[in-house]
Amino acid sequence: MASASEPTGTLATRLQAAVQARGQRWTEQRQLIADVLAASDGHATGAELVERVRAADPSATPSTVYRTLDLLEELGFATHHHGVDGRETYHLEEVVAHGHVHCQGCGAEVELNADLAQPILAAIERATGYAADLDHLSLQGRCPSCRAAAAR
Amino acid sequence: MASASEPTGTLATRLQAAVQARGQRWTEQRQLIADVLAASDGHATGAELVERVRAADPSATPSTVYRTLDLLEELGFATHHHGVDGRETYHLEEVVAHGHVHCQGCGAEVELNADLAQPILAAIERATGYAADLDHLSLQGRCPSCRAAAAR
DNA sequence: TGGCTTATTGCAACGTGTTGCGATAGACTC
DNA sequence: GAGTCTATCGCAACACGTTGCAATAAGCCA
Repeated sequence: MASASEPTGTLATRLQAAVQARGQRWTEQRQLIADVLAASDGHATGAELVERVRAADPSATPSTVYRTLDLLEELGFATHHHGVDGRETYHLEEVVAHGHVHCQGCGAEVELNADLAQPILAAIERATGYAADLDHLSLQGRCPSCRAAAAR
Repeated sequence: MASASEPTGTLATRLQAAVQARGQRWTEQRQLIADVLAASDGHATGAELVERVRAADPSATPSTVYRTLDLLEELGFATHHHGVDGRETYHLEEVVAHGHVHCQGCGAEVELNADLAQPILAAIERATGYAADLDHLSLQGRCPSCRAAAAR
């Protein structure tokens, strides 16, 4: 992944440099989309991002937003995964890599940071030989309280 | 997880019994959809199933197919999960519960049976307290050969 | 058999995301 | 500064899946 090791400015600045280094262009729309993504610092679905971008610039179209998100992903500045309902959820790579665990009973969702996930990833590697990607680790199951309720 | 322990007939027969036991109705469309799902004995996306059902009965509509699939799922005869691209993939519960691991490098996909997955599920439970659902275990990462290629 | 209740269906519209294409405009060369 | 190349944009159409509603028909009871 790109050398995000020495942040020499804001996200938008670094992103602009990365885009231009590839011979691609930095436009107002891309700036806006990067700003919106940075402002929604947790997770945001594609539709939410489209809506926010259009609120700031009604001339922006969904295709532009999705294509820019793809570009951010290619450059290693963002990732996306599919949530429980199949909707896309994007977040900035700045946010440390993490996975999700969703409860099928009550809908609760907890985040899995690298420390918590480490033994899980190790178990996956032992079982399959695959090096699993924490950012795409999206588990479903039953949370402790739903399990307790079901046991009764 | 209905008691699939004593199959007293074909899938469609058992399904019909289960549907009628709930005071619901057994129709030709449901029979057809069950047959199609049984015939596509691996995995099939929603769109594929719709297409096959319509090939057999052009008067069937997507909404009917999806609603019937939801019903099968409610009754425990089928499950679905979201694949890498967010598409829905359905399969019969008859197939033993299993997860998937998808390689981001070469696209290879391996199945995780209960034995292989057991230590992974145990690690998830230790880390989070959640009892993860094997049927919804859909991992992404890098397969051993792609990792070796990347290391070079 | 006839009538009633209501589950199921088909249709149409919508939401989310993707793709192709022509028009636009930014960047580069001379 | 003029001309050229091409990345990007907006539009329109499409694919997949979901939902609301009115019409239909299955199942039940008398």
